[in-house]
Amino acid sequence: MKDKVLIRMRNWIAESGLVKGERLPPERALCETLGVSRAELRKANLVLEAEGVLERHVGRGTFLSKAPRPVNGHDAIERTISALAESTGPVEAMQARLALEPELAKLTALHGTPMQLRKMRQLASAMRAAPSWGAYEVLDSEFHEAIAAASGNSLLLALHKILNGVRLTVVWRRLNTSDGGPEASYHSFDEHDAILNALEQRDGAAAEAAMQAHLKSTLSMMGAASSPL
Amino acid sequence: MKDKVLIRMRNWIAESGLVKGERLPPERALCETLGVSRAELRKANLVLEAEGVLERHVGRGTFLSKAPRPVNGHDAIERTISALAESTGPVEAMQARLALEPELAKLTALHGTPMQLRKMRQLASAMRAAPSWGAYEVLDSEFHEAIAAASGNSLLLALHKILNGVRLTVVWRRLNTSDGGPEASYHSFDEHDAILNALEQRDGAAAEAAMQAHLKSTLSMMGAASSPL
DNA sequence: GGACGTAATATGGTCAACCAAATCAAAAAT
DNA sequence: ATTTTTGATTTGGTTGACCATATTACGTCC
Repeated sequence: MKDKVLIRMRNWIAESGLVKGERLPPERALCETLGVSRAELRKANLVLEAEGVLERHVGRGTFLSKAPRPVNGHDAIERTISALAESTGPVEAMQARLALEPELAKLTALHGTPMQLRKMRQLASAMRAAPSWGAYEVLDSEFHEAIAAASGNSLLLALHKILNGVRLTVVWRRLNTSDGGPEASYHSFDEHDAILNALEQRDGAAAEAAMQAHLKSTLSMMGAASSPL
Repeated sequence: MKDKVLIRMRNWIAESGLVKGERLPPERALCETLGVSRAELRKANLVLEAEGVLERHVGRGTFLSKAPRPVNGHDAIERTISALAESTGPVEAMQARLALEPELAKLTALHGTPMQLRKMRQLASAMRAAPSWGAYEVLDSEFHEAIAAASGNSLLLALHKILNGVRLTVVWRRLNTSDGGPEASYHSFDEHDAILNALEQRDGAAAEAAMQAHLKSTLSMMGAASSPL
């Protein structure tokens, strides 16, 4: 893809240890290092030059012109969430959760610490007493994120944060947060408990199945058809 | 000098009266209007595209962007990749793939179009002939992204792009790209074929299993212990 | 040994030819 | 008469060859 080289060039710069004013390797060398054609590298560098990141001089070389902007991971993730929420509907978000969260639950059954499991229990309890749907959704979001956090994989946690953020954004759009919260018989309560029971039993398959059942139940409550198998 | 074409292109756009989403004249016509070479015009348009001002599509033309959001999202994803790659090791990236990519393969068996499957076949073939590990990794990345793209869920595709971007970044750190490429007996080749066979048979469970086997195989090649079940 | 001039080499820049994707028009099939 | 297929054309994308600028190496002179 055409943006791939640009991404890789950004990363190369970030990891190069070069300081402002220092000279990059020649294009002909760097394009081999990156495994791209020189023309593709030049395109990426053209964009970076336009952004003020690089300065390029014929016969002299390419130089880092300014300190690269520090990459703030939290900001980047927030922006990513905002952008994705613009092109994601509630059902699609739900289906994406169905792909990822059972896998997370499976890993959490293996990797979750007692402290992390206790926190999930507290969140599940708090959800039963949620005074509004708004409060419920926040707690639910935290519950699911706590599961992801206990998966033992920071990259999966980050991916889940994005997924969770998109989902929460999409949900907030149509939620009347001043409504009274869920009834005591709300289906998710028992489903959360089933997930937690499996996690506490360290039963990965049961945790995965419980999470699947929970998300499918929620998906069907949304009036969405099940996947046409 | 080199910024003159960019400035002239900006002015041309401002004075064109074109509305968001409208199509610009073809490059070959517009470069004559501006009195510059097509290559020079293309450089200017590359920068404007990176800024989100223009959208360029092969065979269709160049358009004034409807909204800057897509590039904002793209930029945010790039930054997210950069940030996450700083805190992710190769094994962790691999394990995250193991959580997500079999699920994607399962969905792709259901949703993938014949054209998308053909593209994967082409990529798998190209990988067998990769002249270097660097080229192989790029093709492999594209292969796995093609699978994610065929899953039918744009949010999962975005998550996979992040995962794939992190993975590629992490891999590049330790890859000697000038090495000769993989041998004909490299294990991933047959594993890719097994995945594709399952996808073409529309067998979701087989696709999921084949992807799991492929990723586990790669993970074990990395010298990592399997998950301690 | 140092200064100067020239040639060779290195580095980024440009371009015409060709490639890849999409659209349109004409021919063939139903 | 309508639909589908095929070929031609249009449009943006890529690449190797060559160009323009800067640096380095070498030879000559003092």
